[in-house]
Amino acid sequence: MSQPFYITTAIAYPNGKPHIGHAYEAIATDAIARFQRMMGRDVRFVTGTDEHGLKMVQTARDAERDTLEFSNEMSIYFYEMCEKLDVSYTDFLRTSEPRHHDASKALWKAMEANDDFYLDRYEGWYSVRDEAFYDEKELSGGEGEEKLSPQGTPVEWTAEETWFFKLSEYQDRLLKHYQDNPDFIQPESRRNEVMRFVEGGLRDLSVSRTSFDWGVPVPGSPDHVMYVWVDALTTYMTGVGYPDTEGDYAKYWPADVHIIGKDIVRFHAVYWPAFLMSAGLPLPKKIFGHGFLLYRGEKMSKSSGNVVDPMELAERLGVDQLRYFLLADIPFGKDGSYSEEAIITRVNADLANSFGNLVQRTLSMIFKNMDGRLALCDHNQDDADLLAKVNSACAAELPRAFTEFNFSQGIEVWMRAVFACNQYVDDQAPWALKKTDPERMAAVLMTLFKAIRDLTIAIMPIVPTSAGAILDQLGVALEGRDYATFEDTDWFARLVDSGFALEKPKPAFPRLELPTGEGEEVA
RNA sequence: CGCGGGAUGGAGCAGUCCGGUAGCUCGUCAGGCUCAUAACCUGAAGGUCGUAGGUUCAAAUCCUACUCCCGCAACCA
Repeated sequence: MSQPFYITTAIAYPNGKPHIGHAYEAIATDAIARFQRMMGRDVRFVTGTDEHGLKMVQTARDAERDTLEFSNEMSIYFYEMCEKLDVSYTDFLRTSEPRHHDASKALWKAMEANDDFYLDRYEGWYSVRDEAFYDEKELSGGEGEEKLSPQGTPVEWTAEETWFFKLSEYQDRLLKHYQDNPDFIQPESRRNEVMRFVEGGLRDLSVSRTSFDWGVPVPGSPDHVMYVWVDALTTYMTGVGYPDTEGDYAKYWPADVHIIGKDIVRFHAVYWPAFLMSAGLPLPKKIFGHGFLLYRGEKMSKSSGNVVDPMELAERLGVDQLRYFLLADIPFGKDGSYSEEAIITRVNADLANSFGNLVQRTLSMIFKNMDGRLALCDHNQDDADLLAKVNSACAAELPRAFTEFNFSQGIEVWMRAVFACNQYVDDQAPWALKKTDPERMAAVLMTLFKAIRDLTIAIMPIVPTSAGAILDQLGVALEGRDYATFEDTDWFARLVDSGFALEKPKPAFPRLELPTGEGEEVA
């Protein structure tokens, strides 16, 4: 039985359609999931939508829609995004589902049993119009005594009765956990931020609301719904069957990693472990906070009109192309900048010109000069050197980087191997050998065939569809498409024996054209 | 003295922890090849590594001060 691996994305808040940031997180998480699967792990991959909270109520009301109906519609966009982007989740979970309410209530009761809740008044400046509390510092003075929220609405001092969680009592245990588990929060910079924050002292957390009823009801307090983060975080356990602690939960919990945006690291690295400690449950092994995407170096915002629809981008440039760019161009964990030109440049250089063209020129020569037939050949030192280099990149260096979520680093190693292959083609000049030494030509082409097979399998987690299409052309069996196959020294001989012959090759990564007028705007 | 990240050839980045010929991709220029997706290969030009001091035989790398840019600042996904 293979070792389980449980990974999650943050569940998205569907008060708007998915933007490229959601796509980035889903794609990165998917790449890890696919990679781990190819490493032989039994992967559970949960994603979904976080539908509760005041903001959903407000957004739905502004659109004159019923909250649940609105939520149903919006969730579909996120579901469709995952489908469209080849995100290989095993469960798409919505927080409005009954199984999730059950899990949230069970977690609440477990925390309650530990005596970690108390009822108190939550006081603050409240805007009736916004239905939100604001901090004193956020307010601006209006006319006379009047105070205004950042939205310019009037606020008044209001008190609401809510349940509080004794977060303050978990400070020491949290800090100890961070110290004992240096990899718990990644990357390093995020870990430092969190530790600094917790060292500064923790306040108890208000974890229920009475001002609206869109959420999970608090057990025993029918007037209260849970604060949205309490139930949102519980999703990760709902996804493996909690509160049933047999079955999937026993197998997959605690999660190997939660992939989240850097903005919500605090909720995952402070509140979530504290909730679990309170409930007496095991903590996730790792929290990874990825960076944000900037459009041409600028923060995305609706007001600046630079919010790009990831579906439209994928439609126009290609799903694998988008996936490749996001993972190759941005060191995972850091912020990254993107633009259509940047994507096109990168994809054309790496996938079309270097790798795609390598495949095309090689397969074309085999197809034309050897009738598409493969053959066992004697290899010289040049051939062995190239294959050793490719194998080291694909079987050792790239997996090492991907294990650490260093996609850009792993892809860089992979590209170097691709360059080496193109260099080898030019050095060996098989088109010249065709006339002088056909046997040697065959040896060169077979060497390249083997190298391409390794390169294609290695990059599969990033560009699954295109890589699959290449492997189909190569006649590589479906069951051999994983990292264990690099141990298999016999695959080529078996393929030759099977009598497989290549069809006329089809380009796997066509060049992308820069739309006219694009990139010429005034800076 | 709120916290953190960043400043390296035209562009984007690595290198900074553990000082010692400044590296990669894109772009530009020159040459080669013609199997291939106007692709591929080779070579070249181009940087006083934000500023000013300091430590050292030697600093992008360590120390000090400063400038500029970008996030976050507690219940806001």
